[in-house]
Amino acid sequence: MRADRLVSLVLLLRRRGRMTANELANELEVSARTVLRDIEALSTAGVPVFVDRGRHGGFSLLPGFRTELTGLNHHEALALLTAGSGRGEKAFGLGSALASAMRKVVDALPEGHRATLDDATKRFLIEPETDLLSRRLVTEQMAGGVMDEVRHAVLAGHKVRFHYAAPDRTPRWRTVDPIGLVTVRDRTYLLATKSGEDRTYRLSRMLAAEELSEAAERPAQVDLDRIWAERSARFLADGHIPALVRVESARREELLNAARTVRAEQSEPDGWVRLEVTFEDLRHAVWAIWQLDTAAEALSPDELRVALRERAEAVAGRYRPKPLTESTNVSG
DNA sequence: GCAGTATCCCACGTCCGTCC
DNA sequence: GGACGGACGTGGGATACTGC
Repeated sequence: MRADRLVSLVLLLRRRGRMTANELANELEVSARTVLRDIEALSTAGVPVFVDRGRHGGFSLLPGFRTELTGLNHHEALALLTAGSGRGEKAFGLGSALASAMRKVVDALPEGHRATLDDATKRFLIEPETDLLSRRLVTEQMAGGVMDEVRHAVLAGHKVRFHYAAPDRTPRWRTVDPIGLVTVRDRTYLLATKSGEDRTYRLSRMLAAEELSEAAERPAQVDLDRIWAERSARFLADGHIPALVRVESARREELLNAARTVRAEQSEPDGWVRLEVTFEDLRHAVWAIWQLDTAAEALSPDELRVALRERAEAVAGRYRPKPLTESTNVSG
């Protein structure tokens, strides 16, 4: 507790310059006497705290004194800050602790980098609440250098050009205005605009990429979380068929591999798993569940259950025992 | 001289390790 | 497990210092 307060005390003095013991006591929620003891401890430890007595007096640090709390370089600090900019801020009940830690990281950075970091962290989003594609953990391979080029373009606010292989299409070059990067379950997406229209690209589908020197068109205020949520909603509403499926836990992965998206998952006491998924279309959904035989059951929609039943009846009809005839009744 | 500030001294509460 | 003592953190009051 005390060590944490000492760090906070130094940061307060750094940020505000001169402060009286009472002001520090109010900020740190301790008595002025405790603040004075802390000041003494800092002085003993070699922190250059100076006191000006009398009216308009107070404590201050030696001008130019910096806290070497982390030794982080710019990229390391950016990684920490972007990690904290996502859901981590709300997770585990550590929101205030994380915010405090992030302030310390920012404070420990060189002056020149500090000013750009706040803007930079708004260009990255990690594990947003809205999961666009799935809850599947799929580690994707990425062409060498693609991530570095795209990330740098996003940070610098430059246009980026890349060779993109969309599904079922011939790869071609595209030039876009980056907005930000989003990572979801080991997949990374580039949110961008192209000729003013919203575009989302998966980095694993980029065969090559290069940052251009031309400045990108980017709104001054960007809420990456909101943009991601909107685009996700549009994607999910784009003609896919949602389904509620029960599957044996041992066959879960097979269903996940066949589904287009997974929106919810819940374990059941009997060892089965209830999944809320989407498929490309009804035909695809029937095929995916049919592969799992009796290890899966479609609970909804009704049209999917009807389609599966009709298919089962058709197969059963095909294999219904044939009446015995002379030709089939062969005996020795 | 007065107001605002830091400094000194003392007492209290809590925590933790040791001993029986 | 309980008693004891030391270390540590904290707060209050008196006092000294400084600038207006």
